[in-house]
Amino acid sequence: MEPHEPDLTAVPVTSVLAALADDVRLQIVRALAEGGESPCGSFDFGVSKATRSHHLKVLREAGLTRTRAAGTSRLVRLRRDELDKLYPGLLDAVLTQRPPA
Amino acid sequence: MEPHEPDLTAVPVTSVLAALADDVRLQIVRALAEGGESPCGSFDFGVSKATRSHHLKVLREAGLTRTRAAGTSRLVRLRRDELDKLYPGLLDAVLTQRPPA
DNA sequence: GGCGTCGTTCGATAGTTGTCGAACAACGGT
DNA sequence: ACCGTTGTTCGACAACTATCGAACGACGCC
Repeated sequence: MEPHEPDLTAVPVTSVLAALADDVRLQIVRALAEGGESPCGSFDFGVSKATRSHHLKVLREAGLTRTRAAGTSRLVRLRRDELDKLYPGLLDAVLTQRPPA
Repeated sequence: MEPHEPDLTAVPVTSVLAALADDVRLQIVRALAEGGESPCGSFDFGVSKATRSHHLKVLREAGLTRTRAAGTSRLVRLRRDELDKLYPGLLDAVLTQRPPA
């Protein structure tokens, strides 16, 4: 099965933004930025595993993450270097948790 | 009628990102960044005026633009200062036109 | 006052997306 | 070989969104 991890330059900006424009996915990205490479199962944000898998797929296909198999789990990591290079400031602007109100 | 121009800090990041995650709206934002305050009618990107009005509303309600009446037209402008302050790097990262391929 | 321009709003529609449970697949341990 | 764990995939369904034409409203001008 192809991992579908596209070249970031081939992904339209709108797709990158759309991938980030979801609360669950943004939490995943934040967790990845803080905790580094993590297994899929570590992202427990109140959605079913089917939904979580869906969101991880969106992130992967938008070029935001890479996934590799590791035994029984799959490790996900942020493609931070590439993102910072192609869209300097994007992640920083989005990652900093805003005050709730 | 209230113009619905929210305080940027009250708009969830996901809404800001969602507003930018559309090709037509991104073109509008780019045009605004380049040309400054412009009338609605100047954004002719192959959609009907109804659709254009819809996109401008999305941008306005996401806190990205401000609109003011001026005679028979309405002038739209980017809230760049506020955006750059709250999300430094966001606009810059998104505004720079990528090479098509 | 009447007309044309500019823009918004309404209702409809087609497409996309987030969500779930259930079924399936892969792997490690016992 | 069997299980339990971990993820993915498959419908299905509800909610949202982009799009349009048509109707409407506001303004300036003749």
